[in-house]
Amino acid sequence: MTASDSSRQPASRRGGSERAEHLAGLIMALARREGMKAGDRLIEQRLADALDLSRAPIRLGLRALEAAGLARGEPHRGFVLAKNPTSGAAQPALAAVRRREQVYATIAGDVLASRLPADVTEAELMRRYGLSRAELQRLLDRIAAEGWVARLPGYGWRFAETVSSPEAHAKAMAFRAVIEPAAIAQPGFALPQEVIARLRERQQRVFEGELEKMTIGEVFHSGCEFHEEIIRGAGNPFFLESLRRVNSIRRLFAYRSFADRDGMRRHVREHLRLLEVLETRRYAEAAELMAKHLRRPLVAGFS
Amino acid sequence: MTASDSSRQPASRRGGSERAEHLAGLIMALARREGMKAGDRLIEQRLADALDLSRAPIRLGLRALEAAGLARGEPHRGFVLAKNPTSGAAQPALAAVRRREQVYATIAGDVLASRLPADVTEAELMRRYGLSRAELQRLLDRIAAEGWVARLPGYGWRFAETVSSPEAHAKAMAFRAVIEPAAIAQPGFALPQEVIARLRERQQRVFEGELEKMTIGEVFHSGCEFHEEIIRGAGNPFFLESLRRVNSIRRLFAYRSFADRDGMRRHVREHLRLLEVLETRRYAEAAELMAKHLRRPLVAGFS
DNA sequence: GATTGTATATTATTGCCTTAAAGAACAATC
DNA sequence: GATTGTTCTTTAAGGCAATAATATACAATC
Repeated sequence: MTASDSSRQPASRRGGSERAEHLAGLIMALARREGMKAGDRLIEQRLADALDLSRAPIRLGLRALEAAGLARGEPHRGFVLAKNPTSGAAQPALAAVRRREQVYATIAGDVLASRLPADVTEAELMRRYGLSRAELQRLLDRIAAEGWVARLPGYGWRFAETVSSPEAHAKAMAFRAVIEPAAIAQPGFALPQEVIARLRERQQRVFEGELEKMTIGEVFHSGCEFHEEIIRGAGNPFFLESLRRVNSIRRLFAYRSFADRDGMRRHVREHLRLLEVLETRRYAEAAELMAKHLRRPLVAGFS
Repeated sequence: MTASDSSRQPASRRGGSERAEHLAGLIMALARREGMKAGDRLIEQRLADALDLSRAPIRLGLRALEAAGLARGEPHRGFVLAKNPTSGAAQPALAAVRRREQVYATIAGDVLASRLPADVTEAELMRRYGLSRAELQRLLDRIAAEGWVARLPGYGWRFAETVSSPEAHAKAMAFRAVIEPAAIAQPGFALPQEVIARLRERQQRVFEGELEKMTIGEVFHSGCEFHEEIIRGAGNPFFLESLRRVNSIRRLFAYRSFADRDGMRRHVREHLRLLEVLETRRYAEAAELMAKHLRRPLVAGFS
């Protein structure tokens, strides 16, 4: 292992602080989700709250954005978006976030394709993916939190069968088809008017054109957010948590699905329809609709 | 923090290897679950497989058991249980496992009672519970895997509202009341005959007297195992996983519940009845029964 | 043929130290 | 009065060396 040491270097030495660029990407992705436009102010505290950070890292990100020409800053006046987050210019910043995900995606792919044994030692993974112990541990902790790997009592980790099974996708949908309608049908289910409004605004925006500019990952993310907001209405965190978990695993094979823009369009229309029914508090009907919605999955085929 | 350093010492220095005693406890607890009696052989590889370890740590545990007088070993003939695992003599070994859980239980209690803020730094927790960073990290990783704490993007961790809410227990049951019957009603649900037999054997044993000797923790554990085995029959790991998760959180407030032996007895009887219906493959009826079973919770009140 | 005994190789933990990252408080500015 | 600029404190990550724990392979025994 001594040979590979020289190929690694502290993150801070590589061009312009990797962390800052990552933060810049997070901010840009947020701006995109929020539908911000060029000229909008980027208020530090607001960003910090949204990303669960303090202002210090946010500033780093903002300065990196400025360096990339995506934001403009005036002394004592803060930063302003220089480009539309949906424009081509914003792509590199967003890609920086994705790059960080590379190893994660590789591992996910290897597990999905059963190129990795179910039980592996950390040492094996370090060798295989060229990671330091610290890097690997971060990764494993994250994956463990997502629920598709777990520490063994002795040495090593075990990947969940959940992921590698070929019918995993169908099973995930079957599970959702149970919990989501049931959540809506729970006594006490309620969705505040403003949540409905926000969801509608977002789905509307996607429906009216933004869809074409979105990556598969973003479409997927937006869909998850929609469903998670709705299930939250049951006021029962167990429903929300279990959906989150399923979604974090579904995301793994989302990469493999092809882009069926027409299907997505219909999908979003169904979301809008669902919101109408929810707005008038016809929850039984909404649950029914949700069940139907989930029975016709957006992402159909993958290798 | 320099002052407290001297008060801590490596685990291996304390009386007779803490790890070995822990392993002994694990073996004893397993023997208990399996309904083993004095005189039964303790086969190393079998234990190793059951506990997901290799033979090396198992031997440590066995030798610790021997030192405690709970097992007898002959050269080249392996170990044999010296006492019934349900007898009083076995208690200290089992307690060793529980002792290890102490900090965990304390934290759980503090979170449940909202004595801890939702967001905490590791440093704060280390100070509060007198743990080294490594110890704390292990603990946090485990709790994170159970899903009631998550790492924040910056420094610190956030406890899930799931746990601290006073209605958490009711919400957990509401969730179970959705997924468990639904799992049984899934097309393709099936429970192998031998699984049914094993479950029945175990519930029967509990019903016929063993109940009195069991701790609350064990009763709870046994119940979880029963339900998890059944939900596994759906062949959909998402159902199983989400139930596991709910159960690991339910366990937190199980400590607080009082022992209602009569209620437990009725509970176990319902389990047996459920098995009968499942055996004849009347799954719709079984789902119905399960729903009813879950609507009348075993653990009713806690402070 | 299954199980135990033993030796050896591999793997991971722990503590320590240095450095980077994040948070918090308050002043300055619009 | 909200927001940014600045400074200072706290917190945690990362790398390294020593040590403990686990796994593995094969021989010995029942």
